[in-house]
Amino acid sequence: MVRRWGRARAGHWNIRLSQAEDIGQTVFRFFNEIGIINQLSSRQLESRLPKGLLISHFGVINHLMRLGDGRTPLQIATAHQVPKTTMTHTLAGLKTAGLIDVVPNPKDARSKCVMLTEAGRQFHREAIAAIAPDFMQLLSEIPAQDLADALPLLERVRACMDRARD
Amino acid sequence: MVRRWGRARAGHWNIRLSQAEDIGQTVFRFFNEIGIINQLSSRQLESRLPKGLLISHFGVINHLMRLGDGRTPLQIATAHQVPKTTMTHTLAGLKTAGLIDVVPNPKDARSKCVMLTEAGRQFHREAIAAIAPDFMQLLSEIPAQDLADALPLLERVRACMDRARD
DNA sequence: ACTAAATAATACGATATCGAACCAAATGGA
DNA sequence: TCCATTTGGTTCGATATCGTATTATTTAGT
Repeated sequence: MVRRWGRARAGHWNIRLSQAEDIGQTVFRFFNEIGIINQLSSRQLESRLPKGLLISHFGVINHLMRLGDGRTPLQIATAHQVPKTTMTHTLAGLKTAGLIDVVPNPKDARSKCVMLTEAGRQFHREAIAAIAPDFMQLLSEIPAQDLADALPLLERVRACMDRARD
Repeated sequence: MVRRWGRARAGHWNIRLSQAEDIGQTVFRFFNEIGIINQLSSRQLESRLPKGLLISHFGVINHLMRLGDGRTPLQIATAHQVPKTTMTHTLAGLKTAGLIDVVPNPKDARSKCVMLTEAGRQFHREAIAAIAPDFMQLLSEIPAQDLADALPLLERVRACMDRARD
């Protein structure tokens, strides 16, 4: 597909250009794989959730469980890189499902604090348990160490893009 | 958060349990990073596309450019891991945008073939050019080799989940 | 203190995504 | 051949996501 080292009129420019093409291919494939893995894992996880609850809902609950509740809607939206209007909608769904409570923010009357209910924590425990077999299946083919080895790079990429977000 | 090597009544079970917790954390963080990177890159790319065109549209055009056009809607939907109804909708958008033609499949009267128009190829070239600066920005902080090194693992994970999709 | 700009959240309308039901063509036994 | 099943695609209704505009509160400049 990409002619790597063009021989006719081969000069240093040919070499540089084909290297650039290779590099472009690499970056492209990297994000392509990321996208497909994300799609696959999202659908897989979603299939384990109770009817009516989506990845977006699980993502918020998981966020609050990991980092502690009491966060504001905007903080959660920023962490998930979604518009705040989307988060308003997602939180409304979680509220009617009884998984969170939304209370006034004592520090700022414009703002809110999102609190987990006991049902929310229960939901998280059950969701984790529901996907554990899938994790085990994956780990039986790919050692956890390999995933752990990849984490630093992923975090670097994430941090870099986060910074570039202006 | 996770007490790693509990000292009171520390036996092999303590060790095994905490290892299991660590492993769970690792898998979890892995997919979490994947999700966030995907979200960031999707939004970044989308912001470079002409108004009205989304990642889903670019994904289809890119797929046809990379693997050749003439694919059926179902093939494309499967490759992208989206329901076929979603693909019907996406293709309709691309058709009204003039980026593809959808013609009858000579091999199967139920099916269609999706063909790129010249405008579609043009769109792809321009989109690639539009995101190139972002790639360069990333590469200035993270060497392409590091991304290339991560690709084999990502492909293994993808292949593994693809297989588990039943 | 007063006003302008910035910020947190929501309302609203447009579009995307998805699952269920549907139709038409192909397949594969009897 | 005939009919049940499977398969490719669309239609339709429900919900998710997103951008724009709006309201309420805070912050900053004077």
